[in-house]
Amino acid sequence: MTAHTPGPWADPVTGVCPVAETLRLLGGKHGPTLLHCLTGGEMHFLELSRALGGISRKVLTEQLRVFEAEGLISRTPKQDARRRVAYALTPRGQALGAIIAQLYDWSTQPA
Amino acid sequence: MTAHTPGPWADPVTGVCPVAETLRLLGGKHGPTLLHCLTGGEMHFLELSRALGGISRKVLTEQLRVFEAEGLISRTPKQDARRRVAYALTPRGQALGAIIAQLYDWSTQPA
DNA sequence: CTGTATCCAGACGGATACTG
DNA sequence: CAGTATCCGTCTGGATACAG
Repeated sequence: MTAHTPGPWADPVTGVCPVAETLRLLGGKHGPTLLHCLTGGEMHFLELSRALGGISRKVLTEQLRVFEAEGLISRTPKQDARRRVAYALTPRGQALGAIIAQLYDWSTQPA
Repeated sequence: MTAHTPGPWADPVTGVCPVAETLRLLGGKHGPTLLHCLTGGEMHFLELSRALGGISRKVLTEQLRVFEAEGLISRTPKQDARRRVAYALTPRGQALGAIIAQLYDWSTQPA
């Protein structure tokens, strides 16, 4: 065939590439790092804030809300004196995190 | 340990998360789709332009240049009458594309 | 066909101050 | 500790016209 056969990168209904959509789920500048952070286990708001370096609390909050709405993370307020809130990956979030982790290996391979 | 043990998401030297860096390599709005498109084989500029739907030639050109500089794709001008230019994934680009393809499977799994 | 050159609107994210 | 509310600069990407 002279004409190129397109791969499955466009949804027949929405016309949107699922891969691009998934990448969008990962969020903006800090989304991927945030998700990858939580791969190591649950973390509190301030821990995440510090781990992500120069992220503003506003953006962090927004991203957490989005991930929560997407079912990637869970939010559980601890009832201790410090009123901390723990964030952790859901099974679905972990599955995505596993794929993301492969990007780590890829990035360390020789060109 | 009460304190959370950070995962390998921050480079000890640059302080940058390699995963986030890799995700950045994928480019902006159309980068991932573009890469995924080329998974099916080499394509010409106009083919890509159409496959990506509403992408401007300016942005497409920019993204192609970036990918080329990153060693993810190759640019080979054909010397035919139509002066077309073929773009294809390099081995490194294909390796990345393989990982990206997993995102497709993930996105189709039940929540 | 394959770009390049401007211009511009909107999204994104940082800084800061304030609240429960 | 964990947010929320504003303000505002920057960066991205779209539209359009022009060029090799």
